[in-house]
Amino acid sequence: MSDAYYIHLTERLRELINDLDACEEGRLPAERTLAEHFRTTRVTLRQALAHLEGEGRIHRSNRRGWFVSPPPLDYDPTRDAGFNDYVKAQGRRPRTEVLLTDTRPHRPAAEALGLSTDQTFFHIRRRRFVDDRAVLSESLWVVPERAPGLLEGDYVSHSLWGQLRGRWGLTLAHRSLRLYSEALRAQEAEELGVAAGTAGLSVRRTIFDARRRPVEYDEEHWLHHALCITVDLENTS
Amino acid sequence: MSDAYYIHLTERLRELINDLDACEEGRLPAERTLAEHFRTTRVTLRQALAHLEGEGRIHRSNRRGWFVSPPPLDYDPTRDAGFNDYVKAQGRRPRTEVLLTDTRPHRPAAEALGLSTDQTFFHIRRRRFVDDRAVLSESLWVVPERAPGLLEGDYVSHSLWGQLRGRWGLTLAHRSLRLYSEALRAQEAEELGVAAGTAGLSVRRTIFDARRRPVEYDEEHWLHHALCITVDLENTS
DNA sequence: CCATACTCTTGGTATATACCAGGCAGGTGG
DNA sequence: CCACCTGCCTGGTATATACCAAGAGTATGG
Repeated sequence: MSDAYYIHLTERLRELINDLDACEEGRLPAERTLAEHFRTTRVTLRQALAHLEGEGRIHRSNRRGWFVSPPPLDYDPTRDAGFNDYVKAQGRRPRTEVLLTDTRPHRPAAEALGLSTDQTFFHIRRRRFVDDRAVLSESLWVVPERAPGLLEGDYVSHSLWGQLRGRWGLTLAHRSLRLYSEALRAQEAEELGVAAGTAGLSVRRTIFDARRRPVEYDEEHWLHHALCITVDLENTS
Repeated sequence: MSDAYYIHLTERLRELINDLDACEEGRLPAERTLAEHFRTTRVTLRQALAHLEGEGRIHRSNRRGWFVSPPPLDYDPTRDAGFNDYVKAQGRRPRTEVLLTDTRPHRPAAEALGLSTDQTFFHIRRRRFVDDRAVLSESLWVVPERAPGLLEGDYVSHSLWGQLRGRWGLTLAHRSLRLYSEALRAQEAEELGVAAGTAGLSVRRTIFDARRRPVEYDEEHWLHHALCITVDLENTS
């Protein structure tokens, strides 16, 4: 079976990671130190580290080191609970940074919502953290007619969907989701503090209200092991 | 920006892949050939190949070579259209292999469905192909009381869910889904003809009927870039 | 004619080594 | 006291090379 040395190495590292996790030490020793300790080269060691990264056990922070990964976040993209709420509900610490807001046309949003390509949107781009680790970069485009004055409101500390319901009485009735494993592109990767090409999960959502009027389109880019998607459905024949 | 040579190399390879795809040539030249052609080493070349693999552009077949990847399959885990139907609907060629059937208890299934751990299930393990490439390894456990005689039926060429509806009049009313990026373990990896640790997507489903009686639990392991998950929801408040 | 054995090709694993570039802390000068 | 600079530490990229193991086709012998 496990003829390859790096498989054995991976198991040894797994033990090390468990130990570190047990004593709440989040960081692994330097690659050179580990390679010397296991009497191998950095190349082979990095192969094992990459393997564990693929399993979601550890992650890297650009030129800072390797860190033990926390358990994934449970996330239901069909519920409109605010990010802050469900992160806190899982005993984790949420944070949100708004990177950009503007008002302009956006072709993919228009196409997804079935609007003309010169339709303008309220656009919000933000970055979200769990326990101070950036795990999500998202952009959302809201149809201004559905939520006039949105960008003047406090759209960060309160749930956006909660506001759409509360302030504008919208029912988010029809939703379309698309999930896809991707490699993070330069911009998202930079925002999440990882190398371009790191594995990610892309979530795109298109939302209409009860009268089938277009409400919102958004694109999320998650660090792929940061979340576990759960969906509960009733009566969808 | 792209100081690293392997980034440049990745772009060159991307062009090559497009060319190959255009002339319907699915296979890339050997690593040694490519390395020589781009005047670099296999190590660096493999780094670029791994990058493209992460993007889902190419995939490898154990010691046979690198191949251009087909576009992902659209898949809606909330619909009970049969695998064969929606693969064909997308102009692809489906195939299913039953690897194993038996009848015995299974703890995870029992727990997910809220049954006692000594509950027995009809268990089917199978492997599914798209255009002769194995993309999915799945195991499903059906509560025998819901579908007596299931294993005697032709559960391969017809949709399983179609049978549950047609032969036993079941409505698959309540479903719970769980999606998670994973590294394929030895067994699934072998069944899919890839190396252990290859990126995969795990889908677990728990299904109850209209009377909230447990019907089925299943675990799917997909090659992660083989599919794009789409979900359409109505009126889920 | 078929099965077996050989051999070539392919990717997979591994060592040894070098230099680059960004994070970060500690020192230094204004 | 603060801003900048310097240098060390880290992971990131790259070369050169070797041998292993499984796939695949070919030659060979019954």
